[in-house]
Amino acid sequence: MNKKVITRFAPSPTGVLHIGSVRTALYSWLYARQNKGTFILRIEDTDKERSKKEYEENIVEGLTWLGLNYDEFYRQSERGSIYKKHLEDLIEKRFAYLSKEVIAEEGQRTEVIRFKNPNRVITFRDEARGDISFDTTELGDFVIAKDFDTPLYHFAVVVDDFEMGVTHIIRGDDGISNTPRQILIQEALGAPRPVYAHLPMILAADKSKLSKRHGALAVTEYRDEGYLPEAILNFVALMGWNPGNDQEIISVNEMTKLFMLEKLQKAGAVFNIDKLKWLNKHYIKLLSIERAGEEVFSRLPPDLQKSVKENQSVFLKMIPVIIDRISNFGEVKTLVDEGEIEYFFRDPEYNKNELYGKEEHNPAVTSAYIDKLVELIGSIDQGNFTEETVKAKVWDYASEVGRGRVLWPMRYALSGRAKSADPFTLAGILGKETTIRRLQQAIKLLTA
RNA sequence: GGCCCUAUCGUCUAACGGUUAGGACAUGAGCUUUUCAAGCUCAGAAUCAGGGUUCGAUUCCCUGUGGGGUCACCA
Repeated sequence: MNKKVITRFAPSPTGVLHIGSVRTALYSWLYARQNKGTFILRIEDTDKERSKKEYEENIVEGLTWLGLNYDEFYRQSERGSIYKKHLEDLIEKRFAYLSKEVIAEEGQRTEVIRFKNPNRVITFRDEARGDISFDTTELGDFVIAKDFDTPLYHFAVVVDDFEMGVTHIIRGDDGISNTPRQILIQEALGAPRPVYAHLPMILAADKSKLSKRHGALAVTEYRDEGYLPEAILNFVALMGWNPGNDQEIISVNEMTKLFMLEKLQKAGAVFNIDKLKWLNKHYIKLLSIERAGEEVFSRLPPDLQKSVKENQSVFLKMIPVIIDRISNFGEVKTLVDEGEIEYFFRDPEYNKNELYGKEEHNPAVTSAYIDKLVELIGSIDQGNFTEETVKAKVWDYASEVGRGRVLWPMRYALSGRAKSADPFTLAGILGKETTIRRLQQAIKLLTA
């Protein structure tokens, strides 16, 4: 009973690796890793027309990026002789036969290989749902191969799971109704019955099956949009499974320890992008400044990349401000478009009316405030110029005169924007020289 | 349509007959050192319907309804 656990993820390369497949792969992977077993990636490309090399590459790329490493790799298209052998064997033993066909549609073959259906009721246990029974009579003598070199899905799957020693089949619940016929083939082959666990579907917002039209992106697209693998994995893990408590943030290591087939959800789950974003933000905050900086940098237009290279220290200091404003790195582009990054590197153009703040509207008064700020801030040592020291210098004065009257002009003078980070943070990022220069520019505008 | 699976806040879910039905995302309100963001606090929000079984049903059974899947010489 201590048989080594072997699981597999068996996608057909007729589409990209999307969120739903990722979850199936993750659960199979977790179960194998948890039991020190083997995880197999098997490309089911028996349909030569629809299978595409680029999809296979996308699947491998996605799994690799997520860190779902596999121990063995197979392509069904390379296993023809194995299927052929079993096909011949089945016919020999009268479990299958060559069938002369009546041509009903064009393109049909005159002869195919059919499975001799014993017409039994098949009952199997699903680890997530309990016992499920089917009467296979309605299946008839189904086709298992077009010819000896062209096996069909159901047959190839069963042969492969048998040959590869797969012990646990974890797959989408669209596989439930396929299971009885596969069990029939299995029994004819003399193969042991693996443990089955069927996962509920992942649905689009309107509860329809997640499809390309309904926002089912490839994981590689999520990667390109600036999502982190740990966020994707955390997110999909919790759609259809939970660790048995209120934990929302869960690492792959923890999942590996806690994963249980018995705790699988039975009903479909709607894909909730907001929660993914929330998780991704959480994981972004955990990144080092350097690492986050690389992600941000790669999404900057060339002119800003140039500015960053010329002023690396401003860039690193501004990263936390950026992180507060995004939930994935792709949103850096929006920040750029809205001008929320440029002002860190280039002195802004001011709108004189915006400079006053809400309560004041007198150029002489506001410029006097800023004069005072220049004096206070100017007295800070260059080497001691930080967000905290600027705040310490300015705070009492601002409180005395009215924070809105002083802090708004200060912030606007530094950013040139109605919305931005707070003035102390800005000063700390920009440094003494730039801070003073911008304040003086604002005074110049007011007194002109 | 036949067969199979399924049903707790808007969404993801917890509660293996006894809870004020819990948490998270989202939403709303408030707080915080001006604005924006972030953060913190609080609030509203659910057991599909009808029958049983039981002292007691979200939980077990039946029926209905909704949703999904599957019925290929696709996978």
